[in-house]
Amino acid sequence: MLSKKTKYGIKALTYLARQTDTKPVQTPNIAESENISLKFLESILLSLRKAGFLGSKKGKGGGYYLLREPKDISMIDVIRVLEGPIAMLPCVSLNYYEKCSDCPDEELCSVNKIMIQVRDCTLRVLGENTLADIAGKH
Amino acid sequence: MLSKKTKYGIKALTYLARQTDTKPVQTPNIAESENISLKFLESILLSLRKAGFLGSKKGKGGGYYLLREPKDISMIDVIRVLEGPIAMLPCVSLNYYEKCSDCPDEELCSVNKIMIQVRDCTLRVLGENTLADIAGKH
DNA sequence: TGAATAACCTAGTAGTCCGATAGGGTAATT
DNA sequence: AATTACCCTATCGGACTACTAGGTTATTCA
Repeated sequence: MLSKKTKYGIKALTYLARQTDTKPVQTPNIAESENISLKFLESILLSLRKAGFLGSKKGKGGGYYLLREPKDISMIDVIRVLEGPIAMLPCVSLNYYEKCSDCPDEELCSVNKIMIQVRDCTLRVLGENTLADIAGKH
Repeated sequence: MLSKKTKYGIKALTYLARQTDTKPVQTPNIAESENISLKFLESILLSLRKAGFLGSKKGKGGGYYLLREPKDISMIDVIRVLEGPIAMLPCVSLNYYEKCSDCPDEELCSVNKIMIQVRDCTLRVLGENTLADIAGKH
């Protein structure tokens, strides 16, 4: 299951991508439009800024804005930052690999076998889609 | 993330599929071979029996056995029983659909859009694979 | 018949994580 | 100096996961 953190983060990015101009958008605006708890959203936007997706500006007229073009933001990168591992098992994760304690030989593990396939197709879908794709911009 | 319940369940089914004969296998045998807590495994096998994957026999010489050929057991059915929803969001789940409280229009939701794609490719992979495939039998 | 065997059932529990909340501090702009 | 928004810490209820304990029922075999 996708966490609300990730879900809200993607919705916030989409909201920014759909803006007509590039002026900073205030957190309360996004929170209200997307029905997200303000304080929760604050922490999510902070993560996205630290990860290099967003820029921020303080003071009056400040807010958050996209640092890159929506078409250059891959969903896989966004989800990796907000959600962490994409794979359904640590033993098939590319970035968070961990050996199973109960598995003597990964090569023989049937669960490993199928979850690698699931991981690969998920990575393909998420890698192919950019923020522009899902925000409906061209 | 896949729960241990599902992981253990698949490993147990694989163990049964790899047996040379069709005699019932006792829970402790599976538990020891696959390094699964006995009591936990008991409850999992019970679920699999109630779902129609396994038959059971009580008393001496009893145990669990596959009711169908491994090639006729789709992984998607197994995972649906053990894990529940496959989709990463309730609003894209086929069997456990639930509307998002924060989403006024699903058609416009970018998260919905991409998670449908992830769901579809996951369903395809899991639907194509049978127990025979991942157990390495033909 | 009865003792051994093995599946079956009911509860409960420690630990963990998620989503959310609250309050305040800091920094930039007017 | 006032305003406005970014940034940090901390807490907390509820849900869920992985597992444990203990007893019950059904079958087999001497």
